[in-house]
Amino acid sequence: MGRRDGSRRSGAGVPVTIGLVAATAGVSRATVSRVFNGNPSVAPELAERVRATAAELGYAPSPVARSLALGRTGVIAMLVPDLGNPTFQGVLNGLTRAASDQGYRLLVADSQEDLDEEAVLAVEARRRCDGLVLCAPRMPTERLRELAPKLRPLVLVNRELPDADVPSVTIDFEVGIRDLVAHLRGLGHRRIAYLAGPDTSMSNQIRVRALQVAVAGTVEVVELACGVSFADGHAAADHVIDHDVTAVIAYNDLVAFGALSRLHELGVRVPAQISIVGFDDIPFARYTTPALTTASVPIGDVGPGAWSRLWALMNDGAPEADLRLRPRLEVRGSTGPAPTA
Amino acid sequence: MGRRDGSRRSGAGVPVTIGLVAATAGVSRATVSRVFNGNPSVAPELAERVRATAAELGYAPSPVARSLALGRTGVIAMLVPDLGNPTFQGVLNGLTRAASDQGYRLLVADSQEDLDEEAVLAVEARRRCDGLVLCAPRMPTERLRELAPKLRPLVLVNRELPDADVPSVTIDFEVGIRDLVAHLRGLGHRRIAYLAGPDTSMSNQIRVRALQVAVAGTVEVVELACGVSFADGHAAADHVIDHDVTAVIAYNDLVAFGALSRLHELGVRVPAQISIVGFDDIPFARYTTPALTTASVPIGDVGPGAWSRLWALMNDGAPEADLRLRPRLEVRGSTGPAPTA
DNA sequence: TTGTACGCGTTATCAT
DNA sequence: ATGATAACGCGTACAA
Repeated sequence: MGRRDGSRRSGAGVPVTIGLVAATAGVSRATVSRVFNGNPSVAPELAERVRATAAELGYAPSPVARSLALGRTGVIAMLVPDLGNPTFQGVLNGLTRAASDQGYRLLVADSQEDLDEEAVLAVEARRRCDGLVLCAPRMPTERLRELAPKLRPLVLVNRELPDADVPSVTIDFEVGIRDLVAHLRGLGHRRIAYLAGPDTSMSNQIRVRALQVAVAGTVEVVELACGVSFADGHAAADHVIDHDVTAVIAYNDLVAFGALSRLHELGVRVPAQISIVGFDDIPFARYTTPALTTASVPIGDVGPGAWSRLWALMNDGAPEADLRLRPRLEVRGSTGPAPTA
Repeated sequence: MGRRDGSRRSGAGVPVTIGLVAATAGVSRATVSRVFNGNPSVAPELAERVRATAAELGYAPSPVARSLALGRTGVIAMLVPDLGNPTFQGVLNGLTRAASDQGYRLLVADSQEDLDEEAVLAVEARRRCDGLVLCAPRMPTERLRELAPKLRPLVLVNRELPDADVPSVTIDFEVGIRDLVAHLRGLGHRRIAYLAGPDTSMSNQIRVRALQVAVAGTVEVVELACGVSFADGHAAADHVIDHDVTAVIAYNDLVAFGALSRLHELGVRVPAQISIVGFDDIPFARYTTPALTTASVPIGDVGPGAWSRLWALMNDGAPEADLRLRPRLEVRGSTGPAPTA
């Protein structure tokens, strides 16, 4: 070893290990170990003495050493493509809390949308922990499929891997889009603009496909390149009015906001002249003027759902069924009857 | 050990350890170790053979075992009081990216505002890692001071610990408030409402104190209980108009939005009748109508600043100076001259 | 009930 | 340049 003397850093005193406690208390290391693991086969008074000297010395078991000895770390990892994306805050929050209920901690890794790095990161993160929650929307399916065995116990977020025995938690975008379209069609809209997210984005592709299925020829859809942010929606609104549509489906709430804001500036009345819907139902979607009709995504359920599946995998080993979270149509003020031309 | 046979879980094959690779390749473990650590004192052809069998067996060094042997984990931890708070997304994002540049991963823990748990969590998180970034706004100073030695290498976020040799990264709320007040005073405002955050919140207390200092008797301040969200601001706006003020300083941008929205509903013109300012400069503060004047907080700099200090501590040991991030006054459309009564 | 001794998977020292 | 071996700190069969 590099530090035969047992010192950690210059200036640090002798390391207070289980051995030191044992020696000081005049017992064996096994006894100390038993005390700290609540093993009842230790004489109460002895246990107390051990606890006392341990406290005196400020001893606490080393998680790293325990991990090695036990073969489990008490940590799970989640790999996300972009920590900057607000969506993940809700997921990580839910995951952290759910896991902490069972005494598990969370390691978070960010692939920064780098596909090559992603696979390496996933494997590395997994090896450091007892399980992995993976969100890798861009990774090719075959790549994921060959990677999966190395990552087990593994739970997927926002994508499924059929016939690979990997549980997943997904959002049912199809249902969300379908309800949105049905709502608009019911209001008489027959020509709708879709403000698209990045076309490299998987969730945009899903929305586009779902849109085609949902309209089923009964409604005309004009797809407009846009983006994911307020600014993108703001800019796209100018193009919207060129296309003679009566309603707009935005990639997400932020985009819908941007469009709403721009239309307001342009003097276009919502929903009298144009109806707008978003997707997500972020906290203040209800407070825009007019309040935003949207597909409310139960993002807070993703983390707990993922944890429950990971937990099952790490124990019984019997994988739970996939969880497909359904957005709920939230009708507010930004949608109304199509204007009669 | 509980698993003398070396198996991890039933169904898993023999574990592929450094020993297996060594045996298979017909060399010693030391050699394999050297190869994987890029030690040049290995014959090129031998190294190649080792690499080959390792690849064949699918071997990768165990991070846990390495951590134990090396005395370092390659992981740092950050403890936050509430992962649900959007502020932390920017911090965690910056921290993760900065740390990953040096090959470090991030463990995130959430104390959920639980003061007792917080201390325990901090110590536990720290022991699992090589360093800790701590954000514990509510922890009593004495408690923190006695805890600090156990947490080193330690960096504090959003609070300082004088004379304790613990570097910190903070936001200079005083400067932000001061600039905001100066701006409003310059526009002729003499009676201002402050929409307060939770009074248990440290950052609210700082704002209140800073406000008192900034106005220095030249401006009258009416403090109104409010909160942190859009909804809180929305509700508080009704009280604002009862107090005959010409300007409003909101606890943060979200609150400012809420107030803005409500005032719009009430037919109060901003900034003609009332000016409003926020704090933070969240992404679409520039897109509200009117765009929000605010104190722009460089939240993205917190993570990197914390990492740089932690990194210094983990190496040279020479602590870097505290980083005090100054918000920048961002004048937009929500503020204007005070109406002449 | 307590102690002895080995193993977890790796790195590093020392000898060859 | 390579190998044998002692650590790292802990948990637990097994013996006592």
